[in-house]
Amino acid sequence: MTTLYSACDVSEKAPQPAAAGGETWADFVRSARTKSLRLAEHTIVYYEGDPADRFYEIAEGAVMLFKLLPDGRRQVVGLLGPGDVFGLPAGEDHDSASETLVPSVLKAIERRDVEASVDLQRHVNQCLLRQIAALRDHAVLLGRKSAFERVASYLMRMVPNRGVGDHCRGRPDVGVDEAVLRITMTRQEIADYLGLTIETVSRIISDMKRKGYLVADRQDRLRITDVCHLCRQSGMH
Amino acid sequence: MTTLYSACDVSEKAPQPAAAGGETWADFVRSARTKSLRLAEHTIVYYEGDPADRFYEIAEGAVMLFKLLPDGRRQVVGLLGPGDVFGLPAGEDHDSASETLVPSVLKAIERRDVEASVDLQRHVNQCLLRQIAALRDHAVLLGRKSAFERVASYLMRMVPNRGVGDHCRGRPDVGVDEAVLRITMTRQEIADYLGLTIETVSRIISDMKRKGYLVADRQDRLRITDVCHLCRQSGMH
DNA sequence: CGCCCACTTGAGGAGTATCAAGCTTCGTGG
DNA sequence: CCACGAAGCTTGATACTCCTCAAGTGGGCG
Repeated sequence: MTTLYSACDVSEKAPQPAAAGGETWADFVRSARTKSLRLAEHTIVYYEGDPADRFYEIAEGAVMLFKLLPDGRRQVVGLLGPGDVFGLPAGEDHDSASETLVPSVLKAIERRDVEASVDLQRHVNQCLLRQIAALRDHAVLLGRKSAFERVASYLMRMVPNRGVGDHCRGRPDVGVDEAVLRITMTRQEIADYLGLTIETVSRIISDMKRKGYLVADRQDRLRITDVCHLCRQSGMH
Repeated sequence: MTTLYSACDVSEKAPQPAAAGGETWADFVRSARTKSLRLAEHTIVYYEGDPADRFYEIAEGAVMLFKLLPDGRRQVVGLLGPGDVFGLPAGEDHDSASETLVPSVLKAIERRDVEASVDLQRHVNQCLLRQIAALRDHAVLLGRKSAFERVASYLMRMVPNRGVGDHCRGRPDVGVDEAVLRITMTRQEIADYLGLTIETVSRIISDMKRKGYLVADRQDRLRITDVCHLCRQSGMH
């Protein structure tokens, strides 16, 4: 486990007045009121229970949110990418821990800077709604899908340029429907995301290879030979 | 299945001007810009995929949110009570269905009425953050807890006057720690909430009775003989 | 080159699901 | 008032998925 803000690089700028009416989110995030953090991969941003004085937007990279049970069982409760916002608990303290999956750039944001503006609030609101939708989908996965369906769903989620649920639609008669994806998460992280064990994830991926659904071009590169076919086995269609 | 707005009773009031600055949520919800809906139990408020022109606050009662897989598997993704807000999807259409668990009174709210005011937005924001916290807890339950722990967690959640995670704390040396709770959900609903089958839920409740953790005073009334003890078996402590 | 870590594979078993009866409870109507 | 039926709940027997424990295997890096 890496510690808080190791390998971090805070860019300091001159302070500026508070939000003007109608300021866009993009302007706000680029303004001096947000600090940039450059973090190495597998860096903990905060732990569950830490006081939440500020929150974050991902500028580049990817972040994972997770919770631990007292006996050490872990559940990953969110996978976030550029544009996503995290670190806003309902109460005073963080309700989950967060860790970078790859080298990432985060924007640290003061809560009160956002609370003053309708436009900024609305943007945060929209981010929260997307996360709620993702969490509900994930509840279906964890509560009702088989191990095979979970892994298939996970792989679908990793396919670039496809929103969740967008697979197999909007791509009129492409003969060969291949996709190459880079797996940045370890087997343990995937397992903790899918509510499975590392062995089960490994076995199912091997099984998919044996069946010809997947080809491992390199260590961390998987090629899905028929995206549509795999998607149909994810339990969603 | 009851249909949309069966047994509903819309109270009409005179229209009123849009939100003034600094209007509180309580004022807003009581104002003429929200319509009251009185719904019987087990009434569907909306289905997944329905257009989301307005959202709701629960004034009285309880509502369950759920999603269905194409083959009929169901997962309950939210249990809501008075003060909770629902029916706000990230996109245009509802990402889950909603159904009353008991006779309920809902306030129907136009999205644009809230979007104009910082104070109202902030209130909705806070509601969303609470739901995100609940969804994350639920992901841990679904992904990492045993069937016994899930049922124990569920029963803890139903104990009146105790926030989630509040059990066993803040009640200094109460000798007998009993709690009586009314179970308004059917076994099927509980099972779909916990990601189990109806038989497993039934077996575990029977098991808890056999062990003396529970006593069924009446059909829909369960008495937990030792809340602390059961809580310790929910996987959270 | 060899160690270490992450991943893979195998054997066996625990925990839930499934299928199939029974059992309560409650509402209905004779 | 009680017989009847239906729906929801409980229980049992069995199957199967996934976990646990244990032993390999392979790639990256000093």
